[in-house]
Amino acid sequence: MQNKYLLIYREIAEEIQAGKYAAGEKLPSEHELVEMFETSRETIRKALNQLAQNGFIQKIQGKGSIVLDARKFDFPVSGLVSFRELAANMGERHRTYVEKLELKKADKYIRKQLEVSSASKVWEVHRVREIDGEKIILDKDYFNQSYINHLTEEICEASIYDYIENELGMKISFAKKEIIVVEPTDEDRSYLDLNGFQNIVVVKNYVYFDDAGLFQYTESRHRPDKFKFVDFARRTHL
Amino acid sequence: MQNKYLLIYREIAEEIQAGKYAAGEKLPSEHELVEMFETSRETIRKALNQLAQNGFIQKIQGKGSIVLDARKFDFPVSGLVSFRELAANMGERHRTYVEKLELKKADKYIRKQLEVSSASKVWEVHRVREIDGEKIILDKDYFNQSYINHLTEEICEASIYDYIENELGMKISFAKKEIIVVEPTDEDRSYLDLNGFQNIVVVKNYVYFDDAGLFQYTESRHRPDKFKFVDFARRTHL
DNA sequence: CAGTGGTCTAGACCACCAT
DNA sequence: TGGTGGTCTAGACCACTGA
Repeated sequence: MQNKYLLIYREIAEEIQAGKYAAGEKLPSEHELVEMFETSRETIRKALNQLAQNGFIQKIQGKGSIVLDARKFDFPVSGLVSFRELAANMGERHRTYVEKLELKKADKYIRKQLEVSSASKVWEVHRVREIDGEKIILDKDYFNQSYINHLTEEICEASIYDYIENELGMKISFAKKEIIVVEPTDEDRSYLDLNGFQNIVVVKNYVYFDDAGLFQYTESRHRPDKFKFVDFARRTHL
Repeated sequence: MQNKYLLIYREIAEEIQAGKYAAGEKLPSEHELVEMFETSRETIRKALNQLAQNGFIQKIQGKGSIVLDARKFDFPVSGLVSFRELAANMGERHRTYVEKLELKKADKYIRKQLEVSSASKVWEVHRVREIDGEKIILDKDYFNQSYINHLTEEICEASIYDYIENELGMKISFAKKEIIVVEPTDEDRSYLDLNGFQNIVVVKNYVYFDDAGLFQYTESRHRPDKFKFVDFARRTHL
């Protein structure tokens, strides 16, 4: 019903999270896992590499696979999940206000960001995120219409990513992120409860599909005191 | 002299950067590459997966491997490279001042960050980074002495990472990064040219070795107008 | 349909670590 | 030295794409 190596990955990942292996302990050797799962060694290695990639274990040649402290790295895998989804996980004290939802011709700046011609249309969505009664994030999303044909206020209030991946069945492949700090614009001041803060943290996000097409450009504008970005990077020795 | 798949990776990566394959074009198929490099398909696939991981190509089942626009992603691979090294690449207009270099017992906060006992000693290094005549970054590094025994002002002025990886021969394996925005401390004000800025961007960095040991904790404190963070994340569909 | 990439196998040899 | 993970091979079958 599924890929064997992903099943093995998930099984071991769950066991680690359930505490079956303590941090610092070693997993069974690859040879032992081959026998336990009745599969080939390359398949076991694929599963273990995924576990290492996602911070569950550290493989050391000649020693074994050491289990890491998963709690230390308990954040969305790979840093690709947006702050919108992070905020949504902060309990029930959050709300989303859709301030704008238009299908229109893109201006020059957005055309450049999305790499589209002046003839094509884009969806422009502005959403304000409120947490604990304070409006602290302004999300400005721009979607290439050739990918997203239909969009409603209901979809925007929930998760647009859910809609794209589950309803439309398209897979997000990779994203480029850029974080800078700027002075608030009049737009920021009017939408957000800035409480006198002099700076805004801007997260620019370029999201690509599996077919290598750029379909979304997002600017997430955060009040600085509520901003936090966490990243977990594995070094590949080339 | 080296791993075959890394040699193939480097060769293709160089060809892409040299413009032999234009963005949007397809690489030769895996079968063709097997013949070109006289190797097995799994080895070719390892090389191609590295290329995809680092943003050079996008593999699409049934179609082929599409070459991406490398210029769009021309930043340090994996986001693990520190801002110190970034600054060092910004031309010749930068200087580093070592303001502090001590081997001492860690205080409570640092003991917690580095996960060391109260008996062990840590290196504390403060460095101010000047670019275009302005002091804009304060780097506070803490090294676990059990990993780094010796440290001099000369090493700190150059790159500590170079020293660790090339002189000591230890390999950095993975890092956890955290970015937040805070108000400047008196220390920030005294070291940096803040020009009235009300906020400081703090990048906390936890760096681990191949043996899964945490050896360094760093706080990089940036003046907000000169701060920029770029990240490239690939989604793994699990 | 032929061609592409994705998964899986069984086995080999090597590099590294502990004893 | 025996056990570990790292690389490499040759071949098989599957899933997806496009003509």
